[in-house]
Amino acid sequence: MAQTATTKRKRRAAGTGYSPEVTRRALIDSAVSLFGEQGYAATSVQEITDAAGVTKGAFYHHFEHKEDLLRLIHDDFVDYYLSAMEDVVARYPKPDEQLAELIKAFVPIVESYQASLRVFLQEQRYLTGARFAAVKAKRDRFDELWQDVLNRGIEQGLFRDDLDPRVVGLGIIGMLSWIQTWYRPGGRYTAEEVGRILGTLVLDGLKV
Amino acid sequence: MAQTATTKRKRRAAGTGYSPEVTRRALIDSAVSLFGEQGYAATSVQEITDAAGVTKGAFYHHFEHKEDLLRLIHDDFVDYYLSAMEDVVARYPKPDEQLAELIKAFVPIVESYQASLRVFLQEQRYLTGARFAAVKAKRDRFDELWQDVLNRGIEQGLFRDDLDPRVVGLGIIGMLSWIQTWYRPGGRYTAEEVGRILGTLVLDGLKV
Amino acid sequence: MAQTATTKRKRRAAGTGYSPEVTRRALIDSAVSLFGEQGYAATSVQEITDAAGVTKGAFYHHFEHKEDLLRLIHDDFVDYYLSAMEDVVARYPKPDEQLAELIKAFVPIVESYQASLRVFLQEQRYLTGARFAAVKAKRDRFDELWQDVLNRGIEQGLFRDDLDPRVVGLGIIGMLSWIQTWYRPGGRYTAEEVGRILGTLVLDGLKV
Amino acid sequence: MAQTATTKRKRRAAGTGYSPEVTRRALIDSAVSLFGEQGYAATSVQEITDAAGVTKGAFYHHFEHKEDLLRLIHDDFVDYYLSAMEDVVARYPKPDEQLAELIKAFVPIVESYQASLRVFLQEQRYLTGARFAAVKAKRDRFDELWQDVLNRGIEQGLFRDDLDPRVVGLGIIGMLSWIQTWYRPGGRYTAEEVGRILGTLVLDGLKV
DNA sequence: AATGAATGAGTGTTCATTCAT
DNA sequence: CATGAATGAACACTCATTCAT
Repeated sequence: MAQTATTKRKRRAAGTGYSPEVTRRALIDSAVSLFGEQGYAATSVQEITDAAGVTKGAFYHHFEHKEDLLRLIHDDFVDYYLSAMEDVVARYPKPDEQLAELIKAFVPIVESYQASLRVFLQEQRYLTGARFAAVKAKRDRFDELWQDVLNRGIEQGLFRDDLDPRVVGLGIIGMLSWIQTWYRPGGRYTAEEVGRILGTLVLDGLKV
Repeated sequence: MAQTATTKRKRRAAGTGYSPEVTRRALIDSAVSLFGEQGYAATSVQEITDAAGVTKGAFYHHFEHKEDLLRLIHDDFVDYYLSAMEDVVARYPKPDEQLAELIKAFVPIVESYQASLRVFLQEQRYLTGARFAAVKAKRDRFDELWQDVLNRGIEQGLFRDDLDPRVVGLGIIGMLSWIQTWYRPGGRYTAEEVGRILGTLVLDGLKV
Repeated sequence: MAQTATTKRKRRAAGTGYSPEVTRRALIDSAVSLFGEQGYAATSVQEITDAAGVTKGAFYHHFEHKEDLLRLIHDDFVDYYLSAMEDVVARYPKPDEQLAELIKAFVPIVESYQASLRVFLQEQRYLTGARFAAVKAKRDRFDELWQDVLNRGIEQGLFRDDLDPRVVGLGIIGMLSWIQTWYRPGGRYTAEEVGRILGTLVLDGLKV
Repeated sequence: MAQTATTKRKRRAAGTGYSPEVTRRALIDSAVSLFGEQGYAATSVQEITDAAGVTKGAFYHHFEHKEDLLRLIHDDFVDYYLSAMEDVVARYPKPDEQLAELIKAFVPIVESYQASLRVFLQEQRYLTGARFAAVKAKRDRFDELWQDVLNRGIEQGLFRDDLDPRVVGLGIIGMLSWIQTWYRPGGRYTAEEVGRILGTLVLDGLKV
């Protein structure tokens, strides 16, 4: 999970021997930001390689299909995000704290991995067949994680039980996913503020 | 706003004389469902005309550019949805009722206009230049509408004032927008149920 | 079956409106001679359209796949050749005459349809799936026709019966197919001469 | 002339130190069968190296160009076949016996070197420039050999003199070359049977 | 109003070949 | 001797759009 090269035209000075890892990373980084900006379907392999300062041949040396790149970006992000969530859950024992912290922890992710997140949220549809299946499983674990927290909160009497936790979970995920459409780093709100507001709204809404 | 032609292959039997309006509608309907399923960038004009049972020439008789169709779909939907919201606001005097009813009213829209809504939410990015500007204005009015309701609620002492209404409004919009990614008509939950759960969550979260 | 345009570069003067049939024919003719000269796999669609004085887009307006062209050429030739053979068989009542005339009739075909014949004989392998199956059936009828003549000759006591007619038939077909590798119109031998020599060889070899 | 590796995927287990000769042979063998199956133009260097269990770099260590491999296969086969023919001619003193034995000797070659023979017969066209010239000379000697036998037979009054030996020779070569298109080892006919039938046909057709 | 032929730029992908290691 | 990264040109095919009819 890295996504730094937002604009990195024309690397590779004459005679320089870069390592394959560098090429690979440059391709992935370029793809992340282009897919994020323009969408997967509207981004050509040519654009990706131009942005990475590499030829199309190099692309197909590293990846078999354009779709493989998409899958990789998805996978990387979901792995990163899942482990970040699991860390939060592990750090706090009580479901209400977990819920509040999970929400708070999300906003900085929007900030740091904006492009990856957009790809993850909006370009999933272009994964086909086996590539889709592979990613689907991980996305499902992601949904479950939220519901587990909500379920435990209900069991422990911390959250009201008249609101189906599945629907509530999907509501929270939607609220958070939407953030990347409007949040601008350095804009009117800080990440903490957004986290506090949405966290309070949900926590108080769930109070018994 | 019409979106009936979910599956309408091969109309126009030999010798039938359809009116231009019918051709136009068929093209729009086909585009709505194809853009909804596959996305704007991944849908070709050919696919649209095939689905409408019409030739490519006919398409360019009715529309100058593929993007015009997208704009039209956006515009139609946003007009429809804005007026639906305004109806709700007009019908209920109190902000808390308005908020609850706006949320409730949304889910049936997801149900009936799934494809249009997806296009509206996900394909906006492909509108460029003047076409984007034209649509942007209407989308902004849409956001304002939510915030007006929230602001009035705070002024009238119905909603707490420690949660910025702009952020809360965007949170609600996100929650609702996300519904189309998981809601299946005839599935586990009815539209009313989803409306009640999310409405309650938000209303109680906002309570003073 | 037409194959006249051996070299026809740059048709289509400015402002001229050619009919689609002309474009189609130009493409087919160009393909026949290029496939004949260089082989199917070594000929690009670009080369075909260049030779036909047409853009690549025009090619794909008329044909869905490069392979479709190959199939069409095969089909056209086999139809033409089968009917030419059947004419010969119909015109002569006796199997020995039929055999002699079938052999004689072949050499002028080599002369007139050299490229088509080469494609037919050497490029069949590039037909895949359904396209192969469609052509295979006709090629089989072609083999049968020879064997029918030989079988009838044996039954009528005109040909010896100690040489399996299937093997003999394939021997004759091989002899004839090979002609296009060495025969040059206007060269050392006339078509009649070649027909007489090979016909005599076979007829006398089959005599009881 | 060796052509054993009909199916030899993934040799070279980890840690094994093969000799360069083995690599070279593996490449040639893979090329023979792939060229035979798919044709030269439709076979990529990648496919050859994959089948040989070797990297592309290794290929270009042993051969300068893909075409060199084709030339080598041609050369190997023609050398092998010429010497086989010369052996037969040396072993039998009389032209009629020579002719019969040359035909008989051909069928087992079809059987054992099917792929090589196909490459030799069908892929010659892809040899260009100097590589073509080098091979052409040997192919011509091959044709001459047949004609020498026929000429001597006519001189000795064993074969009729009203059938041009050049044309007859090419007829025989065609008959034999065609065998590989239909002969299947273990099929309806044995190699001896085919040799006998075609030999008898020709010999009796040439009888004075 | 609508067709169907055509364009020309662009798509994702594969190719034979080179070369630093 | 062999690898694996990289190139650059070419591949079959698709695209949005134009236009004569």
